[in-house]
Amino acid sequence: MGKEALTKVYEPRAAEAKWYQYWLDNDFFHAADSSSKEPFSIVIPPPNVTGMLHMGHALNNVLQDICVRYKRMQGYNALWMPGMDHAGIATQNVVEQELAKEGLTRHDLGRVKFIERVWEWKAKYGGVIIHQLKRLGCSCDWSRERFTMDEGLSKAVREVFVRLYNDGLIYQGDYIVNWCPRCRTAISDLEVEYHMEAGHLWNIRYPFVEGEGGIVVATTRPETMLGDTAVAVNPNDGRYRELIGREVILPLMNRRIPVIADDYVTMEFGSGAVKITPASDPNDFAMAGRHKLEIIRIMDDNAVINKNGGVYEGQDRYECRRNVVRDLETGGYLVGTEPYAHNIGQCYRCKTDIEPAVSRQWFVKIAPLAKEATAAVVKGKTRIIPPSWEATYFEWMNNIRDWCISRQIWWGHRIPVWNCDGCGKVIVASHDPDLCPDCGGTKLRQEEDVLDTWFSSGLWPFSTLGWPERTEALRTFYPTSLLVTGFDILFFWVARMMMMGLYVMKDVPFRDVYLHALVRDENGEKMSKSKGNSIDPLEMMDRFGTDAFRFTLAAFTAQGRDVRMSEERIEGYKYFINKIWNATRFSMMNVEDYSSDAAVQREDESIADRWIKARLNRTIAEVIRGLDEYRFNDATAAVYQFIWHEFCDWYLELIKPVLYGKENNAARRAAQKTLTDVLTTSLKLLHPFMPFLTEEIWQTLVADESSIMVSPFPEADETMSDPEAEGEMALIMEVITRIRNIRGEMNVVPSLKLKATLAVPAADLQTTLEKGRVYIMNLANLETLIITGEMTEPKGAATAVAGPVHVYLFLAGVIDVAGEENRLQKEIARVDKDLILVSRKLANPEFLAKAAEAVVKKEQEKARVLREKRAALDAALIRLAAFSKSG
RNA sequence: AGGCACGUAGCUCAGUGGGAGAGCGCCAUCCUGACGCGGUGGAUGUCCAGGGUUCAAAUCCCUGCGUGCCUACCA
Repeated sequence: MGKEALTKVYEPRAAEAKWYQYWLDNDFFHAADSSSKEPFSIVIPPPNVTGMLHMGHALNNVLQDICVRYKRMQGYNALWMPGMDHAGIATQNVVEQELAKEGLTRHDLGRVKFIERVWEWKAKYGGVIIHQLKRLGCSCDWSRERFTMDEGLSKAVREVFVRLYNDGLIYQGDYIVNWCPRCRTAISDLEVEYHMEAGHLWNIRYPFVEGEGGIVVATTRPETMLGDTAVAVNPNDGRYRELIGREVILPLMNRRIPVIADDYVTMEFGSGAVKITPASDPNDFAMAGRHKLEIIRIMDDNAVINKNGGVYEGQDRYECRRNVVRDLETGGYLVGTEPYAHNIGQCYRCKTDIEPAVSRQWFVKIAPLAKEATAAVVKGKTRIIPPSWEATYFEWMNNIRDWCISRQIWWGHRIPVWNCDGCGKVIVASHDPDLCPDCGGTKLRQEEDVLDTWFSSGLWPFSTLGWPERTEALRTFYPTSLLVTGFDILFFWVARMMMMGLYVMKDVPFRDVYLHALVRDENGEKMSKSKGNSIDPLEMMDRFGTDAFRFTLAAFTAQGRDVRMSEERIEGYKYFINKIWNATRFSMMNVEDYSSDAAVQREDESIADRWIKARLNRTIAEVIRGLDEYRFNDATAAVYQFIWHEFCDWYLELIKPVLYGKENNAARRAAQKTLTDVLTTSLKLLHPFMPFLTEEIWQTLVADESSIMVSPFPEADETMSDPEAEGEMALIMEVITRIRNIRGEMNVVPSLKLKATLAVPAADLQTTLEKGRVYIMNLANLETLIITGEMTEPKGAATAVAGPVHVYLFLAGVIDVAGEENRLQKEIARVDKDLILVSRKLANPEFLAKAAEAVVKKEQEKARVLREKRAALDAALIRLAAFSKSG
C-alpha cells in the first residue's frame, strides 16, 4: 500500500507496451516441458504467413488468451503454442505478384531460386500478424513458435505421408479435380466456393448419323461440347428408349458419338437428354467410367482450348463460348436460348471460375480415417462446443470424398515420391534417396507437386510439439486441452486434425473444440475488404485501448451466435475501464493509512462489508462457471454487473461515511480491508479479459506477487457466502431506493434533507434497519430517521412500501397532494397487475394440486406480500384524502 | 434441393418450463470531496403469427411467414 497515486486517466498505449514487455522479460508465457503442475494446452490456429490481423483473428485469439490466462492463474502448466502457416497458394501468389513487377515469372527463376525468393519474402514481410497478436496481449509461448515449413514440421509431413502411403491410404490417379486456371493447380473440393450467377441454358440439336432429325441437349457451358463423347438419356424415358445405341453427329466437330442410357439423367430437366463431357464435368467423368467413354481434354492448364478443340484452338474458354454459340446458330443447331441462374464454382483464393479437369493427382483415401474421427466424437473423447455442430461434423464425415492433396505449385512440402529413370521404380521415403533400392540407379526424379497446405496444418497439434521425435513436450501436452476456432474451418482443419491425430498418435488431438461465430458488421454482414465494411482491430485498439476491445469481443460471444461488432459498444467498455480506474483511485485515496498487517476482527465488519464479500463470492462462481463452460458473455456480464453496479454504485457509497469519519477506527480498518480485498480480487477476475489494465493497477496497488498474471485465480468459497447479510442489505437497499424514488417522482431537490419514518412490524427487521441507519440517512439524504415498531400512519407524508416496511417521507412544506395521489395510484396499478396474475394462479385447484410444493409456496408468499402492499398503499391514499380536506 | 440456426424494449442482444432482462439510446434531474467516460430517478415490450402439449409456455412440439448460414449441386 501507499504507492504513488494513479494518473487521472488510464493511458492504454503506454501500459500495453510496458507490461507486455515486462511479461516477456519475465518469461511468464513460457510453459515447461515437464512440470508438477497439471498441463493445459492450446495450439493456435496458425494464421497465414501472409496474413494481417482482422476481426476474425482478433476474436479467435482473444478467446484463446482468455482461456489460457485463466488456466495459468488457476495453477496449470499452461501452454499456448503459437505459429504460422506457410499458406502455399496465397504466399506463392504474393511472391509471383512481386516478381511480375520486375517483369518475371517464377519459371524465369526456376524452382530453387523461386523458393529462395519466397523465404526472403517471408523474412522481410512475413509474420506481421505475430506482432499484431502481441498487441492484442496474446500470452503465447513465443519461444516455441513454429512454422509449417520448418525443418521439424517438414519432417513430420514426410513421415506421415510415407506411413499413409505404406498403409495404402494414399494413392495417385487420373481423376477429375477442381482446377484453378489462374493458380494453375488442383484444389480440393473444400476450396471451391459456389455462388449463383445469371447465365443461359442453350438448347442444341445433335443430328442423327442415320436418318432424319436429331436429339436436343441443354447446357450452360456450350464450349465444352468440343469434348463431348456421348449423349445420355434415362433408360426409363419412353421418349428416347428407341434411340439408345444410335449415334449422333457432334456439331462443329463432326464426330460420331453414341446415345447411352444412364440413371443419372433426370427426365424432367430440359429435354431429358444430356451431353456428356467427361473431361470437364465430375458427373460426366463418373459416367465415362461406367460406360467406358473416351475422355477428351479440350483445354490446357490455363483454360485455353487446345488442339483437341479444332478451329477453336488458342481461344480462352469464354471467347470460345461466344464463338461456339455463334457457329451453332449459323449452322442451325441452336434450337433455343433461355435465361438460367445456376451455381458457379470459384477458387476461394483468387475467385477465378473453377474448371473441372482430368489430371493425375495424389489423393488420401479418407473413409477409414473419417470413421475413427467420427467415433471419437461419438464416444465423447472430443467434445464439440456448442454441441449443435456435432451434427454438421458427422454429416460431413459420413459423406466425405477422397481428399486431393497434390498442388501444382512450388511453395510447400514437395511430395516425397521419386521415380527411378532406370527401372521405373516408385520410391516413397521420408529421407531423400541417393539410389534406387531395386536397380541401384542414381537417376531419380522427385515428384514435382507439393502437398495441400492443410495436409501440414492437419498435423499441427503434434508436429508443433516435436513429433516424430518423442519429446517431453509431446508427452506432456498431447492431447491438447482445447482448440478454439471459427466454425468456418470445421472441415478444412478441425476434421483433418482429428483424422491425422487419431491416425498418427492413436489419440484425439484435443479434448474440447470450442467453435466460435464469425464477426460481422453492425448489419450482420460478413466483413470483407471488398465490401468496405471491415473494422480494423488495430484501429479499435488505438482508439479505445486493447482491453476495451478484448472485453467487447468476449462480451459479444454468445454461443452459436454471430458476433456483431460496433464501435459504440467498444466505446461503452472503454467507459467501464474508466470506471474501474477511478474506483481504484478512490480506493487508494482512502486506504493510504491502512496496512494489510492491521488486525481486523470479524465483528468489526459492517453489514456492507459482509454483503459485498458475499456478492463477490457469487460473482467469482459465475465467472468461473462462465469460463469453464465457454460462456464468455456470461462471465463478462457477471463481472461488469458486480464491479459497476454493486461495488461502485453501492458499496463505495455505503462506506464513504465510515472512510471519511475517523471516529471508529476498527470499523474503518475493516472497510479499508474489505475495499482492498474486493478490489484486488475483482482485478484478478478481470485479468483474463483485461490483462493490461489489471496489471497496471496491480503493480501500483498490490504487487505482492511479481505479476497479476501469475497470481492465483479467485475461488468461490463457501465460508464467504453470507445469505443473512445479503438479505439484510436487500431490505436496506430497497428502503433507500423507495425513498429516492419518491424524491425523484415528487421532484424534491436532491440537496434538501428530509425526515423519514420507517414503520417496521418485526423486531428483527428493526434491528436490521438500525444497522443500516447510517446508510439510509446518507444515501437517501435524510435529516432525521425514526425507526419504530408502531405501525403509525402519519399524515401529510408520502408513502411507500419496501417489503414489510412502511416508508413515510415527510416532504418539506406542504405535500403535493395531486402529485402524491398520482404516484400512489400508479404504484397501486402496478401491484394490482401482479396481484391479479398471482391470484388467478392460486385460485386454480389444478395448480395447487399439480405444481411443485415450493412453487405454490412461493406464489402464496408473493400474494401475501402484494396484498399487504396493496393495503398499505390504499391506506396511504385514504389518509391523503383526509389530509387534503383537513389541510 | 436438403440441413441448421435465428425472429424478445428504439438499436444490439442475453434468457430456454413457474417473477420479461442487460448494454446503448431516450426523458427528468443533480456541478454530492473516484469517475459527466459520472450519480439518482423514470418511460418503453401482442417475447414474429397461428395451433398444440402442460396446472403453468418467450421457453417444449407442429405449421406458416421472415432472415441468415452451411452442405450438395441436375446438364
